[in-house]
Amino acid sequence: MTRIRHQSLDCSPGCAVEATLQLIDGKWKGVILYHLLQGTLRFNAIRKRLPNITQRMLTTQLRELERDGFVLRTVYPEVPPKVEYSLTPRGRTLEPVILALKAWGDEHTEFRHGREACADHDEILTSAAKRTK
Amino acid sequence: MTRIRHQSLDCSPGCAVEATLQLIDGKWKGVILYHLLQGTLRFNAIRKRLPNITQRMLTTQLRELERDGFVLRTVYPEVPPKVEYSLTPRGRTLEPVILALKAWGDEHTEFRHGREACADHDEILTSAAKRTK
DNA sequence: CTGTATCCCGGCCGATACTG
DNA sequence: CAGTATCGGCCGGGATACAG
Repeated sequence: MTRIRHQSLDCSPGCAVEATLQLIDGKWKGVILYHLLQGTLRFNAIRKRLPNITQRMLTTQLRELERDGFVLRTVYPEVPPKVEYSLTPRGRTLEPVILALKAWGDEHTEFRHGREACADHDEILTSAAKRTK
Repeated sequence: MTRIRHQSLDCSPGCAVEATLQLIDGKWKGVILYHLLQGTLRFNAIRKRLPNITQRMLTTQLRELERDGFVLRTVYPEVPPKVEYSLTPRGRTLEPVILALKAWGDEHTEFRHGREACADHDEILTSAAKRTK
């Protein structure tokens, strides 16, 4: 681990932009935050929404988000284990950023056919046996 | 080159977020776009504003931004060469996104001392001869 | 269910040198 | 001035297996 990488920011007025980007990089954080924006989710609930993420990656990203103070991790001491993830107040401050990203994506990306393909992604993935792709 | 990488998006409602992030990743694109928001800039002018970027990286990133239709590259056939970069109309549509990033960074990041250190970065860099750094 | 531990590959990205 | 070419390290992140 050690997660070093937030170093070497340039320092122009643009550094704020860069700094923000560093916090939501990692290929998955943005999407995770987006889903968390809509409410508390359990580990596997997030996985369902991120068909292509691996366990390892999800754990890693969530740990970083937690470390950065964006996400609250709540462990219920019971078996089977139950862990819930939710946004902290600080995490919620990212809402405008995430929504801006979402809005732009909705407006300007064209995977028209992807639309309906998305609909049943959880069914597809529920049984990972298929691997039709 | 070949710049493949925009594949394997997940496909949930969050895919729009992910798709957008893919376009401004690369560690530098966000900042480049930010500076370009403020007007047309020449190659070295951008470099001045990105103290830590290398020639190679700047070229690469600009090429990708151009390929994605965000940036217009104008070459003036004269010697010494002069190349200007500016945002396309499509590039300008990213303004809300970039500004959201900037706003959050200004609000929530703490490199207090960086403030004034940033102030005169252009003077420092104007004459690259100094190399005071 | 929710992780952690290993292995390891691909490619991002930096350093450096050369060109029109 | 504005690039291109080449080499290489490092680490992001995927696959897989194991654990509480």
